Amino acid sequence: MNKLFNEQDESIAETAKALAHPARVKIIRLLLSKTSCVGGEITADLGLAQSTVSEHLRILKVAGVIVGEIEHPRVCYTLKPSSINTLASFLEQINIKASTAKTDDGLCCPLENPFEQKD
Amino acid sequence: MNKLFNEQDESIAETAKALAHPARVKIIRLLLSKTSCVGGEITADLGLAQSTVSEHLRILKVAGVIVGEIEHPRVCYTLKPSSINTLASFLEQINIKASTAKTDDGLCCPLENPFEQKD
DNA sequence: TTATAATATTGTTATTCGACGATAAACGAT
DNA sequence: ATCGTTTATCGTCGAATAACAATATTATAA
Repeated sequence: MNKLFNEQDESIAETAKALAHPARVKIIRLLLSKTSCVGGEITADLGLAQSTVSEHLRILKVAGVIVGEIEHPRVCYTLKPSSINTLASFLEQINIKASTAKTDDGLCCPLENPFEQKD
Repeated sequence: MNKLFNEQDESIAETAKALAHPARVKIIRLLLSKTSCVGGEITADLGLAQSTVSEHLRILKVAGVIVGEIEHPRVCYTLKPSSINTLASFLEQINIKASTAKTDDGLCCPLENPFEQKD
């Protein structure tokens, strides 16, 4: 059977998934704010059980968003910014589209609808 | 009880979640590639059941990523680029960090680790 | 070698997600 | 009023996610 989605779409979705939890966003913000990298401070800052935080860290590691370096008995986590490049340029394309295309060039809907959408 | 996460982190996570499935990424790419907005072509292009696609479209709508305008009997979908602004600038911050901070300024781990990480 | 940190893993539970077929809803045209 | 076309909703199922406590792991220090 044919694969439904291409590599790039899968990759973008995977990175997005890694960011798709407020705890993980908070972890990243923490790593952004510190000049030094944090170990178990992350657990303290999050207000979640240690095992839960460890799992969030694992997810971020698997996605390549962070890297962990062992400094026994701690682990020192660092951002790996290149991991988000594909997702970032995908979002960039959306913004380019926003600035380029206005409602006059064949779009059938206004790009920024001033009215509430009925759902 | 105290809220665990702040508004912005929740918002970023929500937007990321909307993008966290290859089918939804593909839908967005489709809307990027078309000058005219598509109706049910999306369903045809995805290779998923109509009800499944409809659900993905609903998720994107709820997240504000797309807008649907009824043109009976179709619905015309359009990107709403402003919806991704918060997520985009979050990613931007990560990149800024990447270009600013090198390994010399107090980081305990190299930003781009040339070695495979043992897991 | 034994204790002692910090982090990882395991087992469990409740919830959410993703997919589908079947059916409903909407409305313009006949 | 009925039909035809397109999209939305419902019900169901299995799989994945998120949380926690309890336990295991690991390597340095004593």
